Amino acid sequence: MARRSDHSRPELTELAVKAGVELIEKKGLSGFSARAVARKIGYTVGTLYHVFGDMDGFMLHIHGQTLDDLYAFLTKKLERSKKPSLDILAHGYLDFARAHFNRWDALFTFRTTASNEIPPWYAAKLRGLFLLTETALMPHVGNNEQAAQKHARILWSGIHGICVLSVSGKLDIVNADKAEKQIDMLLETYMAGVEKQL
Amino acid sequence: MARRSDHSRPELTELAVKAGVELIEKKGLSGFSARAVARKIGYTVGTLYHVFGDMDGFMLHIHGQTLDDLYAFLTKKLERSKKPSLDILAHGYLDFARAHFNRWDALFTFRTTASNEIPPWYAAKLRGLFLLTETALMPHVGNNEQAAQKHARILWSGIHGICVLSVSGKLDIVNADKAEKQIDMLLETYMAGVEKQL
DNA sequence: CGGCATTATTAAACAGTGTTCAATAATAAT
DNA sequence: ATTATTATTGAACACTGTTTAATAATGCCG
Repeated sequence: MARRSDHSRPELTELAVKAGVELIEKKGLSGFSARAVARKIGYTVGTLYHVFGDMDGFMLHIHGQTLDDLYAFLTKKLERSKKPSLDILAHGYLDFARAHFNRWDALFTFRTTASNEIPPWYAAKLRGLFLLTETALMPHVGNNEQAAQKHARILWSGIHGICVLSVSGKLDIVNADKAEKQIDMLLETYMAGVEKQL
Repeated sequence: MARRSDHSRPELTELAVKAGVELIEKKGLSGFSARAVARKIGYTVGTLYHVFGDMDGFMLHIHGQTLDDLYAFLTKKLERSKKPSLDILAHGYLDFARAHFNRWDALFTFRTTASNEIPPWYAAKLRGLFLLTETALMPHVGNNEQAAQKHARILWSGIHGICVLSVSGKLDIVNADKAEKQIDMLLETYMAGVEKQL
């Protein structure tokens, strides 16, 4: 029996999340299971349930890690580039989706059950990501915060949609442009429309 | 034992697909399983495997039905309205996603395994749906077919993205506009950009 | 029509899943 | 040192997709 003082609860949480992330990253969602994680960290499923409640709660923590990684990935790109922020963000999102496809994909395959609401700490991570786009949009909408929010949401929806359809490769029926070009076109065209409406 | 002549193979296929659709529609993907369908139609799982190969093959047929229903839904709306086709299609897509959420959701939760490629009959259904948008776009791009294809794809990505984020309700963090308004804004802004670029 | 080959259907089994729970080991509190 | 609390376990439950040998039902052919 693992001595309970082998890992503090935060340590155990981190250990499990890390193991889960590795499993998903390497084998996709199908390679991820309570028992697989337990085996990997030398504990039993019961311990995971003790820490996370259920697998949905566990997943939420893994997704939290993914959101953190995405945020770090995007902000780093923003810092190191002189190009317009919107382009960086949009293409960065695509890059991340490609580089961590299984994990990114899991983010949207996941469904919160009615009983398991989204916790505030998770909502905050999402808000932070949205803020990046809103901030990048501000100069294009005369620093109108409300307008920035609206357009950020729509633009991100579009970028996300392009990524879904192209990265999954499943709906690539039409002989379509590469995702990069589609993103450029979306940004160009949409922002041209925004400018025109000012 | 069910007499093999109770249903011809096409009949059996239709029976199973119908049962599967009902299960997903009512209880979501979690209520859908080989055994649940088998029980519903009075056969055994073995028969389902005999007909569909595996559950992915089965799913594909269910999704085929969903695409057919979506197509019928959209074309009917197009016929009965005098409003611009793009608006009808975009809002129709949202309406369908809402009315058949579980089924629509399953469409994208589903992942084709590497071995199980998308069959031509399925690709054709997708192509048909895309064509609706392309046709609607034609008059806005000077009847340039290539341009219509590009913009159709991007626009549908955007519409789809908005539906995903709003219908699932999971990422509704920001106090956002209703999906309808977002769709209108996307269409207005993007098409304004298209016009400007002509 | 009878017998043979084919095909459809079944039941049972396998390995895996999420989840629960009593028992027990390890710690904290008194 | 004894008691109360908490962490961990292992076994169980009811599921899941999938495979397979046996069998029932049919089509074919002489």
